[in-house]
Amino acid sequence: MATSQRRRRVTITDVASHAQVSTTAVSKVIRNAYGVSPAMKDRVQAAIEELGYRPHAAARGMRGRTFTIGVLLPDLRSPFFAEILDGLTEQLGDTEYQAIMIQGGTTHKSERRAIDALADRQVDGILIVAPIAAKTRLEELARDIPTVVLARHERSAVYDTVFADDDAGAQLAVEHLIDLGHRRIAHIAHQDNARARPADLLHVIRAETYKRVMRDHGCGDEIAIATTSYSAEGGLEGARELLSRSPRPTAIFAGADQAAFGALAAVHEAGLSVPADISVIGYDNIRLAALPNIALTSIDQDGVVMGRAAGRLLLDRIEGRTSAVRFAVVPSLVVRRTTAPPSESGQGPASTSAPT
Amino acid sequence: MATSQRRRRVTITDVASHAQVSTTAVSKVIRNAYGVSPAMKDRVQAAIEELGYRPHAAARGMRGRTFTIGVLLPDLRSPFFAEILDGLTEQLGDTEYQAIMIQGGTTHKSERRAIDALADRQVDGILIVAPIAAKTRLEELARDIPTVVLARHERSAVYDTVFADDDAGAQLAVEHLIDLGHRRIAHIAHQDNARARPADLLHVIRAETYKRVMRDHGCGDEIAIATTSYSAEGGLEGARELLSRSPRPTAIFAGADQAAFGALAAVHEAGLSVPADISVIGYDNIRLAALPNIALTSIDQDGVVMGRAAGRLLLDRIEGRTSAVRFAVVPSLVVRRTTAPPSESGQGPASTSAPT
DNA sequence: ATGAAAGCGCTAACAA
DNA sequence: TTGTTAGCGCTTTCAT
Repeated sequence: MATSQRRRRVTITDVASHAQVSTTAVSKVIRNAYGVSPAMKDRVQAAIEELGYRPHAAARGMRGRTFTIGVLLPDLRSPFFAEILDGLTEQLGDTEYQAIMIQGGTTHKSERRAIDALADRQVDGILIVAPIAAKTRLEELARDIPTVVLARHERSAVYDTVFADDDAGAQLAVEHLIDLGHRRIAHIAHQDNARARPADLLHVIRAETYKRVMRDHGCGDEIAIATTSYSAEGGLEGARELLSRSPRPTAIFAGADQAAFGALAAVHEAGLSVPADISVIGYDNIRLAALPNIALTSIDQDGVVMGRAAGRLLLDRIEGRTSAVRFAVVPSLVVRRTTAPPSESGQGPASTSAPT
Repeated sequence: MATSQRRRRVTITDVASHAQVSTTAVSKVIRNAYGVSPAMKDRVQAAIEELGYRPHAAARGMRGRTFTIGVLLPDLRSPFFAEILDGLTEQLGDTEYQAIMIQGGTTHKSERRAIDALADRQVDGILIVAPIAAKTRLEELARDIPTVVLARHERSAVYDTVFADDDAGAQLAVEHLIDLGHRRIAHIAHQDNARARPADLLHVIRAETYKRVMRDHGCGDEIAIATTSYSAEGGLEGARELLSRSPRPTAIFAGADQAAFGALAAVHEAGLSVPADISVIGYDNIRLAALPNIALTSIDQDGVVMGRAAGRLLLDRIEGRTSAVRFAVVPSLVVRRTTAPPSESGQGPASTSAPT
């Protein structure tokens, strides 16, 4: 029975009449455009203050900008995305721009719906993270709206890409294991239903690099891949499968830390121990990996830097840049306690160095 | 040097002229409003299809709805939020509404900025998750925009609340430990800078309930709280502190699973083992808790159901409901392997039942 | 430096 | 049933 008469928002007209000036004047002040006397500026600002006026984004959008950056995330479950967003937010910091996020999901339909939703809302720029859409679709989008694609490697003439060098990262991971003396190194890969070119997708690159490095070191025959997903469940399932093979691997390179956690669980479940029986290395270096009881060896890639770069590029594009740029971040290896030389029983070369 | 002439979006006028009808007709069709002949409807739909027309949300917003639900999340790091969003998305499913998210952060300033950003963008409804703002501010907001507050317990006349019964959940947790024979049960609590009434905040309720249940069972003297944060780092730090006390607790009730992971790490670090030396129970039952090597005992609360309910309530409010409703979900205990009777050395009553 | 007026794409009275 | 018209709140020429 509440009679909550919804209040009308304060508009530019209210401010104008309150300050006894034209709406044009107010508009100029809020955009701090050229051609307003200090006196007028003061009056208007006082009125804005007094009335608590805030420009209506939709109305602004009809003529020009909405001051909104749309961020398309596949999901909210990867801690890595949180870092990207932190970087972006930092970069947008004191500009008028605001980031809004939307969940793209894992199907073409849902991702498309999300992209459309962003376009319908006239965002000034789009940061699209690890999309599964085909490049042609993204280019179509990018022709209409300034776009930055994060976590894919392709080269496009109409949008920018920000990514970590997954080839280098995966190489770091596999060679770390090889240096420790492992040869039977297995990999947990991610399955998706992307329409993008495989070589542009980070998980494909990680898997391909794994194979290449294995071959480069003469371990081509030991290649073993379980393709599940970059999630705890995926890692669990994938590692179970890998551990059931005979001979079983002495090390597992999981394409993502989440999957590595699942792998750790599978090893435990099999009654084996890490790193004595099996070494495990992840990718992403998420916070939980650093906990002393987990101490997961991982590949670090600076998500904050990537988010910041994406924000900068988006802003530049909005300001008018049309040439495309590619921004790559270099990953690094963080050695913790889930990797060690293989045990004597393994078929790798016997190693005498003890785990620290 | 690319001359990417940004294409003009297809508008309702384009569709109208293409279909040789008025814009009103088109408008009616897209809203499937009353008063269009099947013939006209077909023609218009064909034109829409052909031109790939999509209504411009900002323009719609100027007259009425934007078909946008704004979701304010404190951050993206809690897996629990992902569930809420899943529920919401499911509920919004085949409506025209789209959820957009915005990060509120942990300061009043950032949260306020985020709320304003949503209001500026004329969202039709707001789902605000675990805000720190004072009730009066939220009510002010709710008077302008249909609002549902999730994860706070207050009773408001102008907005709806969706929450889990944290009192019941915390009681479940503490009594589980007491039933196992523990008496020196410590708690890891969360510190924030909220302006809300303490009794409305879930972490305060969990802490208060912990104290109450301890007293109810004659363990009032054993109350020990470390107030850090509901994060892995917070749990680590909090548990370190608790474990350094003498006599040390035989069990730790962490207010959130993330903190419980940190606690697990601290126990490990101290050279103790779970659950032999220390039992640990979390809260939220996030996915990682179920991994066999973690097997964290926790309190489950159905985030998906909460998100779904929030969506339903928001839709109802948008349709005109003005009376307020409170929706509470009942949590349940999920016993795994991080809790067991205290060891003999403890000061609790000796227990003969062995951990399973 | 200031303001009048047109118009962005849409919806909602109202007329026909 | 259909179309005409008047805005929604803002920005942007273009006069003054």
